[in-house]
Amino acid sequence: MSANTEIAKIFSEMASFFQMKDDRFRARAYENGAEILESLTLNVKQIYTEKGVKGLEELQGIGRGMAEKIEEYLTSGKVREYEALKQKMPVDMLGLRTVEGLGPKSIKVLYEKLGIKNLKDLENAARGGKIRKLTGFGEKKERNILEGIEFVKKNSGRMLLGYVWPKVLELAEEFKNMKEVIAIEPCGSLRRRKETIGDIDLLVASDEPEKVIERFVGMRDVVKVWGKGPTKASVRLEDNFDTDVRVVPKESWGSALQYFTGSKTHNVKLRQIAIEKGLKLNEYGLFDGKKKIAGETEEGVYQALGLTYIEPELREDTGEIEALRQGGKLPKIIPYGSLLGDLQVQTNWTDGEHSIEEMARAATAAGLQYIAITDHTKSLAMTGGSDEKKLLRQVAEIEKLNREIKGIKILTGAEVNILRDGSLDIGDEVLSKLDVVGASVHSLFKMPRADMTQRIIRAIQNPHVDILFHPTGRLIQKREAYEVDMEAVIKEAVKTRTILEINAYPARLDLSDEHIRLAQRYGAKFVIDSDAHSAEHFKYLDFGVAQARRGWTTADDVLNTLPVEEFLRKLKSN
DNA sequence: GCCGTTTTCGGCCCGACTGTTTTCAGTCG
Repeated sequence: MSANTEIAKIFSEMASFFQMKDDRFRARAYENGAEILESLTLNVKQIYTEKGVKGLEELQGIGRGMAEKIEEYLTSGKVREYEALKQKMPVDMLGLRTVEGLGPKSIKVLYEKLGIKNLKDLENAARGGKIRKLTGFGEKKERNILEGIEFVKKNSGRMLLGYVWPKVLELAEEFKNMKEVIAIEPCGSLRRRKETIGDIDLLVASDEPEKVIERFVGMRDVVKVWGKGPTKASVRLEDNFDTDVRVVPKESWGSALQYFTGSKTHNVKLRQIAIEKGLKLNEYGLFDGKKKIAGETEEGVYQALGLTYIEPELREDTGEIEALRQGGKLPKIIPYGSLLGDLQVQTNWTDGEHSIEEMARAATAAGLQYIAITDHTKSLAMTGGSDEKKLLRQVAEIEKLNREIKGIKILTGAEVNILRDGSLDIGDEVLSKLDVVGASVHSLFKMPRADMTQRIIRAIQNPHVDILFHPTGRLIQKREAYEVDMEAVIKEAVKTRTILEINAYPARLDLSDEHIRLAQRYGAKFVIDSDAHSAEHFKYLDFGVAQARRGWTTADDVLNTLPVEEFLRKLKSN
């Protein structure tokens, strides 16, 4: 676990302790701090080493207090205040809190009255009928706790955006088929296209909310109703998808969409602006006293607050509101569907599922005008990586296919391996014959940071390397990024005119949104690739576009929005 | 604990739903 995650957990637990004491604002500050660390790609350890406590304090939402606790953790491995709290109440706070409906106040009572410390204790007490006897609890609550525990056992946390999305489209379709439904839109982190999703939030406009709710909870794959009211319901679907639906009247569509899209801190700022103007903002509209002055459209809400419309992907409270308030403008971020090419495609020459021709035809069907075939190279033996000879054979094959297949241009290429010292596993004379060369790290992930940084820098200094593929090597929820000084890599990429890849594969999304934004500031150029290993995978491209949008990137910075001839002219090897 | 185009002190977003209560606290988003 990274230091970021470990400290985030400590802060989150501390927040629960503060909530127990009704210290609401301190609790909120710590919860906020935990979220900031959790979603930060930059490493706190790195920030601290380079800039000390001051650097930590520069993070919006982290002040002196939490910065010093981070320092304490990094230098001693402990946070004394946390240890003291924990000693007073040695409970598995985060474990218990994963049970739906159990918050700090309940956990406190359960510990003090029944000595419950963890999920096991909780389950035993509930099964033994002990919880129902506590004041403030009852039979129903006890049953809900048991069901909550079952859910936790089966389900662990967040899901990858790319894997949830098809389910969301399917659900939205079911709602669209209801005659009472005027509009439906996925909200929350889905609409902001975060790389992982906790649950599915759907917003519906309708004049008959109760009917919509009834039909929703009666849907075929609903396995459990967590809660249900006249305008809102919360259920669990098959395959462990927790889904919330909220129904609002059409007049409130815009403000509701705004409200349920979040992020939480973005919304808090908007409400503060409303208050400054003597107004009140909630999901029903923007109000001046009793009079509603905006709410039908999201644009209207932002405008009435003196802002311009902010794309959902930018609503993370990372400066988007301040930029507008200071009279600036937000970039015109790259639209979905604007890619004309895909520069990382694997085939059955190595570990892909389909032939070059099948991939080319699938790409055409996906609306692309060109693809580069970038099979693995020889040092990745398990994939049957190509050596120089095999690559040249593939080049010949592609030339033949280009004569046969119309409507798409197949570029020759390779995904070459960056070896320990930064050299490549294919010689320059063969690389010079390829249209597109991507280089990537597939081995020795645990190298020390300085060595890894030098390794990658040396690789992109090679004049034949056009693109750095999946630059940090992370696999979301599976493998941390390797230790590397991305800022140094980005600077070298700009200097050598090496393109940085935004890999759209759902478990990669590499570069991350934060790194994209960082690279953007240095003037880096990007391509968005699917990393397709099957004809099905071209559909992932839009998740890469989403990531680029979250990184504040315009279409101009993404080179595969260009037609193939222009794209090729931008490559440093041409 | 955090933050600052009226503030270094004094604020800190707002509403729905549940289960336990007889008017509300806790939880969630």
